[in-house]
Amino acid sequence: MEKKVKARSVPFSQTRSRHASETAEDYVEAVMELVEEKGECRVLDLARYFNVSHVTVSRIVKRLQEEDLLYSKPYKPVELTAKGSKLAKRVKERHLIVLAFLIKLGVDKVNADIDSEGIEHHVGSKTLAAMKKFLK
Amino acid sequence: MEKKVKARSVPFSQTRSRHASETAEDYVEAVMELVEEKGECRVLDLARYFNVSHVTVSRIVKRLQEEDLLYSKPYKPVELTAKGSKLAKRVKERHLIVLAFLIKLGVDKVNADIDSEGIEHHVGSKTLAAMKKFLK
DNA sequence: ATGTAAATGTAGCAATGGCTACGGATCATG
DNA sequence: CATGATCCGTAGCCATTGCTACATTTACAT
Repeated sequence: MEKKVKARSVPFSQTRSRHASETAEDYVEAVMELVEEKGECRVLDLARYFNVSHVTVSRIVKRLQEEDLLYSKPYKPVELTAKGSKLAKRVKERHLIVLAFLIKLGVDKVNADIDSEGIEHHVGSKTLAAMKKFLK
Repeated sequence: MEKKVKARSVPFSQTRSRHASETAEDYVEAVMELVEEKGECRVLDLARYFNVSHVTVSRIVKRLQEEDLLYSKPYKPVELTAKGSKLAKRVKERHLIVLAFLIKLGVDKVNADIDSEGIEHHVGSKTLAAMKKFLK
């Protein structure tokens, strides 16, 4: 098989950073949605959105600020930076394509909603292109 | 005070346990593959397979033993329990379906390999059925 | 039989993402 | 403008998954 023995380029990169990226994608997407829906996005909005405590949100928002994806001052709404906004748009578009794809494939809306949220993070550009083509 | 917003059924259930389940799925699948390929599966085989240190593997194997998915004695090969074997078969079948699906969709093998490994964990039974149907 | 190399285990640190508890900030409303 | 409700930050705990460094066991060759 092909996946044995590999020299890793980076000493740590695996699951942990992959999950961190997914979190970033989820958060910028959520912020964009919540801002569109309610005009602003508060920490508690995110906490309700993800069903986690405000503490968890608060810590993640802080990290994403350091990554220049979000911007916020204490006790103020959370906003997308230019970088975050760009990412959010890409993520949302990809999400919508995956969702539409699953529905066209014959999956009911409820399950398409659930699965698309998990799947979207793992859809590379080639797979995304194939899904787009299928949709046409 | 009661919680107002949404009653979460389980106080912690989110990302952490989801990731733990994915790890379990990945490991039982890997053990099954490695046993088929080499006759036995050692900690270091898994470490090479996942490109992580043997320490990480060793700890996860210990946890999965407590979950009755794997079995091993110190310095001995890792084996699947009956429960682990059953899970591995399901996971592998799902993985192969997702992979075949992506290829039939027009994704090249390299990208289909990569994406299927991420996607498989998020394919529910309905989506899996739709993929199977598409393959026919 | 012994000794060395390879394989595992253990100790202990970091990052991420869960939580509760507590306290400070902000905002409506009277 | 005062005050209670709500929002948010901080402290501090746990679990998971990375790591390096070091200790131990196993296996093989001489």
